[in-house]
Amino acid sequence: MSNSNRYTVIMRDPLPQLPGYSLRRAAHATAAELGERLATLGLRQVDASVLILIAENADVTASALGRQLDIQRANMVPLLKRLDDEGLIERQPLDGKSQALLLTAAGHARMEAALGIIHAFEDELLARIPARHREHLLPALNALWR
Amino acid sequence: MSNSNRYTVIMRDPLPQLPGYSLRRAAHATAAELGERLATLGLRQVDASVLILIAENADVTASALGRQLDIQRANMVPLLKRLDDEGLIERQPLDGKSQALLLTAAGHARMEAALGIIHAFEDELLARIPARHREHLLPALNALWR
DNA sequence: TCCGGATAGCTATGGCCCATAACAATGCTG
DNA sequence: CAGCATTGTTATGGGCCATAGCTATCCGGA
Repeated sequence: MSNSNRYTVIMRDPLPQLPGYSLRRAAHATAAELGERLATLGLRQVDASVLILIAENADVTASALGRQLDIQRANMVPLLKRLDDEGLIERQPLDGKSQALLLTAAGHARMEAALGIIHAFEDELLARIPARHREHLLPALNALWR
Repeated sequence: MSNSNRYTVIMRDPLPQLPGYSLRRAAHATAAELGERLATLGLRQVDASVLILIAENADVTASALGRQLDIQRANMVPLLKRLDDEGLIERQPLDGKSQALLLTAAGHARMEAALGIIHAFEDELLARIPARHREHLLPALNALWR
């Protein structure tokens, strides 16, 4: 990345031997890449996640979405406001305090475009991994947080 | 986490099938855990990384450290200042513009304490992973960013 | 039926991590 | 020696997350 030739020094670095550290670095590197691509749609990664989940679960609540994605209710507010301002989602009152979320036509189109980018990206990620390790990544990762 | 019983609704969620998304979630979850433990030492994760690398490479430069850890020079400044203010590192001029970094005695002790926490944490992480997937995690992750 | 606890949506605020731009001073190389 | 690269630094902003607190509403049990 930010390496010149003259100043690249071999350094003793035990960090990449630590799964936790490699996890951090891998997540950061891949997030940056995917983020760039989604930015061409005017979306952040979390926006895409929300659009996908609304598409799969019409009329979900902001709170339910937050629970599923582990996003605090407080942080859902500006997120949904952004999607609303762009005309990607609509909110309809369910009762006096809850509101149902659903995609607009534009939101559905944007979601499908994001899904295309994401799936292509996931394929590239897997392609980077040596075949014998490839199928183990997802179950190993999911064991760490689900 | 933030789930009640009454309000936990089964939602269609294709996201955990995506390695990139699971990577993100796993990294965030584990980082939060490790962060809590390192906070008992008054350290952030990045602080621990820096201390470990200085210990392994006495007299490294701030710039070289930044290259190794993929941290911008600009962002090394407050980081090193914090470690310096706590008496964990020293800086000695190498020439008119570079400075050598090295651990103080307190820094070495703090680094070893951090290393203990980190290794224990890594062991716990691996223990969560089903045995048949375990050994594949590190090589798969490293293939994604190195 | 009514009341207290739980929930929904929201505002405000701060921390951490990262990125970019710019600058002066210094080192290195042709 | 002149020009380019590097170092350390300041300033600034964005993205993401956490917490605290508020009001209004819903719900379940006495």
